[in-house]
Order: sequence, then structure tokens, then C-alpha cells
Amino acid sequence: MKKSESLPSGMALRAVLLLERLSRLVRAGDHASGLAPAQWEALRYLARANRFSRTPAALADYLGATRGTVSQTLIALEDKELVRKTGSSRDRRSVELSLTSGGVALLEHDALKDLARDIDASGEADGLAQGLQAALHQALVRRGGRAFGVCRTCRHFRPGGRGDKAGKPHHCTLLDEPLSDADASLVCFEHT
Amino acid sequence: MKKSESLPSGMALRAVLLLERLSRLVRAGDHASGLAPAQWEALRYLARANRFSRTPAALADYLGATRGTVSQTLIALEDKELVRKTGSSRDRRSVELSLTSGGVALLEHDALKDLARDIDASGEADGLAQGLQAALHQALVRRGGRAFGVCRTCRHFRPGGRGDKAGKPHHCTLLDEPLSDADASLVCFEHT
DNA sequence: GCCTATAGTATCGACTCAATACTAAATCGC
DNA sequence: GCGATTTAGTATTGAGTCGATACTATAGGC
Repeated sequence: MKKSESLPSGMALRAVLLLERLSRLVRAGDHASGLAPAQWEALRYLARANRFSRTPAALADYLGATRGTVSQTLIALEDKELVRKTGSSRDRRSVELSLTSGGVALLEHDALKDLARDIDASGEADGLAQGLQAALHQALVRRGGRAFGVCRTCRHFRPGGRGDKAGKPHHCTLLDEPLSDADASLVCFEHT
Repeated sequence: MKKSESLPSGMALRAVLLLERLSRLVRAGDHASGLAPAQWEALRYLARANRFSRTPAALADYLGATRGTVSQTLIALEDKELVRKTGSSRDRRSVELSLTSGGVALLEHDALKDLARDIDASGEADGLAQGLQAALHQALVRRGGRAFGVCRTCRHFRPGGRGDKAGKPHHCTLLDEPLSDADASLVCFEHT
């Protein structure tokens, strides 16, 4: 038989239900402020991503959405003058995204902060962050292992060891550390 | 000045970000299976709600959505023959919702279970559930206190003390316990 | 019986999202 | 170098979400 594939515990089920409910609250908060949830997520991402990561493709990866979807969201944000697009000089196909001053200002009133304050008030911030981190790690590992991201596919990863620089292997621009060929195939906790 | 209203801690912010990311994973899983996330949520709710709570209005409350939105979602689910509507005999305006056998069968493969298994694997199920519970409680209290639900607005609440039954006050059909007038104004953890 | 509150539906407009199809630029393979 | 493949991004379409608004019908207070 196909069997039940190790039934999840009641406690885990309970946690997932709570998680859905909480995230729905955040979305409701998002919506109240004029922007759609996905638009907020894009702004949040852009505020946290390094300069290699502020592209539509990286955003699509982060959100787990297709590029087409992200493209639409970005058009909406550009129309609202919260995000600016500038062609990359390195790669003429590519686009550099940046927040406008309006976008930055808007993030000051991010509804996420309300929930963060609630979490602080609950006194469970540390345990919650730890539990979520572990759960996310597991979830990403399960879904192909790819999602947490091996460095090779990471925006922070710069390949090396080509041509005359054959000595230096690869490089992570976030941690500013060299990476061996083997390291480069491992998941990066700080992956885009 | 308006001031920053007690900046949330970095840890809480981190937790919120993780929460969004995790819930996005669940949504992606939902979507992959043909139904939209909101439709899944409706099915999940109907599977867990008691008979007083299986109405469009209660579902709208639970989801934090408007009745119009829920009405649309239910139409889609009815078209797919996952949910059935039957007019209530108590109140001819009202509709009783129930899962069809197809709806029940579909819930067997709920993508939520995958994440629940991930949480089990992370070994953080207890801490996570506890943290989420506390955070949700705080969040609901903040947003007017109404959301967790005072018994008066709860589907499990049956008013009493009218006419010849003036002795017995109110009653909660879920816990099967009488409720004083004061109790009835307090939040109920098991609220719809 | 009237008046108001409530249950639910219909419709509209902005947005999400996947799928598909497309253009243009970079990179590889030889 | 030069053609084939890969990759970055956009346009379009169709199903669905969601709030707002307006509507019908029933319930319940007085």
C-alpha cells in the first residue's frame, strides 16, 4: 500500500494551523495599507538583498514565484514609484532594482513590525525564531534541497579559478570568504 | 512626535520574516495541487468546525475575509463538488456547508501535512506551537481583542436566561459548560 | 406590522499567479 | 569566431483572491 508516510504529530499539525492563521493576519495588515501582500514582500526583499541580489530573477527565486509573476508585481511597484529599474552594465539583459525614497519611507510603516512587536510581547521571540528556522531548514531540504541554495546558485557566489587566477577558487561576496570547489556545492545558510 | 512605537527586537523581526517565508512554501504546495490556497483553507476549516460553525459567515470570520470573498470561494468549491450547501432549517437566510466525499478525500493529501512532517523532523514542534500560540494570542488581542473572539460572538455560544429558563445563563456548546454574563464577554480560546 | 440587523449573493476593479510564448543578450562548444 | 544553448526579462491569457459596494431575503426587536 501507499501508506500514510509517517503521520505528522498532532503538535506539528497544530503549529502549521497556527502558522497559517498568523500569516493570514500579516497579509490582512498588508492589504489594509494599499499595497498587495506580494508587493510588500518585494519591497522587504529589496531592502535586505545585497547588490547582486536585487534583480527580478533573484526576487522570483526568493518568493518561489515565476519570473512572469514577479515581472507583473514590479511593474505595479514601478507605476507607484516605489521601485526603480536600471539596466545593469555587467549584463545588458539584466535589470538592477532599487527602492525609491518613497519605497524606503513606506517600509517604515511595514505591518510586519506590528506582528514583531506582538511576538516581543509574547516573550517567545527566541524560541519562535529558532523553531521557525529549524522548520524552514527542514522544509527546504525536503523540497529538493535546492531551495536553501548551494553556493553555486547563490547570488553571493562569485566563481573563480579561471584563467590566470587559477589559484583562488571561488568567493562569497557576502561573507567575503574564499570557497573550495567542494564548499561551493554545499548549502549556504545565507543563500539569497 | 509620532515616534517609533517601541522598535521590535531583531529576533522578533527575524521570526516574522521566517514565518512569511514558511507560509509562502505552504501556499506553493497548495497551489501545486490544483486548488487555490484560500480554497484549501476553506476545506480545512470545514473539516474542523462544529455544526454551528459551518456557515459562510463563520468561515469569513475565521479567514478574516469579507463575506463576498468567501461567497466566491465557496462557489468555486461547489463547482468542483468538494463542498455542498444546504439551506438551514433554523434560519432560512442561512446556509449549512459540508464537505463532500471528494472534499474529504482531497484533505487526505493536504500539503500542510508535508510541512507538519518537516516540523516533526526539526524536533521543534512543541516549542514552535507554543511560540506561535502565544504570538497569535498577542496579535489578536492587539487587533481589537475581538478576533480571538468573545463568547458572545462565538459560534459555540448559546444565549440563555430568557423566559422561563432565567436561571441558566448562557451556554457553550463546544465545552458544554454554562457561562456567566461576565464570562460571556471574555475571549474564548476555542473561539470559532 | 414596521424597522433594523443579519445571511448571503452579484458585480467590479486591482492584483496574484502559472503557463505559454516571445525577444535579446550572454555563454558554450568546437 | 560562430552557431546552439542557456538565461534575463517581458507580454498575454485565464482562473482565482479580495475589498467595496449594492442588492435580496429573512429574522427579530419593539
